[in-house]
Amino acid sequence: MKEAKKIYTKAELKAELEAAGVRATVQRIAILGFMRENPVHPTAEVVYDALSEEFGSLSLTTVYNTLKLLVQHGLISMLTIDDVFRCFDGNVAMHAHFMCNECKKIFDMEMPQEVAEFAKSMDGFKVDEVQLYVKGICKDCNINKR
Amino acid sequence: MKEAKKIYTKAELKAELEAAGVRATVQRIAILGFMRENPVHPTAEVVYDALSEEFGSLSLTTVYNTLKLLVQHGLISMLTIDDVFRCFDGNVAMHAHFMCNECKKIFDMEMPQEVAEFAKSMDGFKVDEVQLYVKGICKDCNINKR
DNA sequence: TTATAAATTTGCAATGAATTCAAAAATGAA
DNA sequence: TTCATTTTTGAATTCATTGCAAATTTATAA
Repeated sequence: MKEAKKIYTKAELKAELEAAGVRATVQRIAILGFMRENPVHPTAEVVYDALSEEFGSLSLTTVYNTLKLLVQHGLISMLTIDDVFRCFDGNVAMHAHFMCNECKKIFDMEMPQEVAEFAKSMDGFKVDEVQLYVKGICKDCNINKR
Repeated sequence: MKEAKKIYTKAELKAELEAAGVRATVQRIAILGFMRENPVHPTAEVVYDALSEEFGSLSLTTVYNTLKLLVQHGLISMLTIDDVFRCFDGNVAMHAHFMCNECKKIFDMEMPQEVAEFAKSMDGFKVDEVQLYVKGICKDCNINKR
């Protein structure tokens, strides 16, 4: 499940933010752009490090606030697969995640068909979000293990 | 998915700890006992509060250390469903969880059949753990919402 | 039992991810 | 432009979790 890196224009990102009812500032455009273009699962710190190079005055607080805002408006999602770091995902299509306990890398996986339906069948409970997390040792770490 | 509260004897808990290769101390027996008898999903702090009443000298550090130890030996499991609090589960049988975004309560649910099999089919990846987290609004909060 | 070594517990200090807050800057409307 | 509102910034703070060293407990041997 690997995807080509699509480049988003500022106008596209601006339109997306405004469609979600969020004012499009330079910082928000940059952060959403980073999340859309990089199929990784970064922490706020990683996003900050990546963007503050090309964006002198960016503040870590802004990154935290913006990521939270983007989650609230459904433009990105938040992962709690790691018990220490809060990660974010620019791909909001339903999918599962695998985290390697060795290298801590997070991989996208397909979500089993049944799970999506299962989530709807919870009588009386309103379902907003489904996360399937699998943890273990990834292919690379498994090979380099001896 | 609700279960009757079973009472565990100290001897049972001690046997369980030793079978897992863990020395059975009073603190460990008390903490494992609490986890086994209470079908909740407590944080270390909650376990500490519950046990320190009937157990004057218990330290919060011991609770943290013991919960980690019990997880490492497969006697309990750790949940990362909440992004702030690390929760633990005394029931290690495979099941899913629902967390209410309103009252923050965590409910046990059945794990869809397909997920268990799905986890095995990850070629090259070694799977140690599968967690299915569903979030939304629970029955009670849904009713009391107007 | 007593002595001794090893493992465990304790409590306080330290860590670090995430948040608060108030001042400065940017934005939008008139 | 001016004014009001929103956003950003960065330093200070919070708080869950961990590190550490001293005190205690436990297991074993003599």
